[in-house]
Amino acid sequence: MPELPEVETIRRGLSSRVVGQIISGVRVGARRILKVPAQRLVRAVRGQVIRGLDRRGKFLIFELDRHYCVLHLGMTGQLTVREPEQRDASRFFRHPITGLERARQHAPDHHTHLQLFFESGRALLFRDVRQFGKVFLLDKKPATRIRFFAHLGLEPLSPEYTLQSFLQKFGNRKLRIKSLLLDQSFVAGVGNIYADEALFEAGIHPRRTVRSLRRWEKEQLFEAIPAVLQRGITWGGTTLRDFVNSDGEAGNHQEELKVYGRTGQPCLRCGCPIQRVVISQRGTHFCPGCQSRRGFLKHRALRRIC
DNA sequence: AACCTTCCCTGATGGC
DNA sequence: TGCCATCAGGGAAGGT
Repeated sequence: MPELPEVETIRRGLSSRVVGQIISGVRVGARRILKVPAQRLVRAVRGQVIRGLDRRGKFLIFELDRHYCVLHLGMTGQLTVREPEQRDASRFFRHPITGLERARQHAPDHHTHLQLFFESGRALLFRDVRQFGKVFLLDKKPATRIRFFAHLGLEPLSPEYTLQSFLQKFGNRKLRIKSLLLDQSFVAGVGNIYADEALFEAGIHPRRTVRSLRRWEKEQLFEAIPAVLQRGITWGGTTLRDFVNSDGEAGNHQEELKVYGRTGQPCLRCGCPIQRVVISQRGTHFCPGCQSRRGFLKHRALRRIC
């Protein structure tokens, strides 16, 4: 489930290897992921040069000469470079214990839904098992780009992410804070894993309503979100099953997770067993000792209450 | 309007 | 061995 840190890891890995490349051909697989007619995509993209690679939230933006090609990796999207002189791994390797999937370089298979071929011989492969990914083609006009991303909220790790703009996004709502974090019009790029991690970092129970949060708790969350995202980038992204970077390698941040996927294991801060509940149809992990339901833990003396 | 639920999709997994 | 139900979840769409 690529979230901001995973998409950013891919962007950084891809950037030097695709920017400047001339697109000589395109091949599409499943049409479901294409949000533009296949013929139009193929015709529009062929012959253009990749001028830049950008990111907004979980979207990757390939800047071409006359278009933006925008990709969303959905749940299982993988974007890897294939070098002509390198040998393909014969198949994906799944570790028997960790379940991690990896391959140094893989040949396209029936889950590879988009291939961009470059004049250099290099290729860019978009593989997406569950087909929740999306491919958009935008005309290269500032207004078009702005309209396309208009529904997205604050970009964390950017200068526009300020406490003032953050606080304005709350309002007097009954919505649960976990649900708000998953809403891309709040802070763009936060998904299920980093939402849980940020709430743990901020000491806020995921079932708390937005309106119940105190000012100081919102400030804690404001700090926690970029902190957990930056940590994810630093460790090369979180690989639970499907995430691989542009080289086909798994990330390392899964080892650093404090609550996500640690149901029943002791909290690393207080020792309480981590609990799992469902909020907004998403598995939600938290520490009942460290994450207050009522905002009582301001002066966290690390009370052992569990 | 605000919030919640359902649905899309595939592969891994567990029960029988 | 095979069959079936269940689960994972980003985000759009439908429902209350």
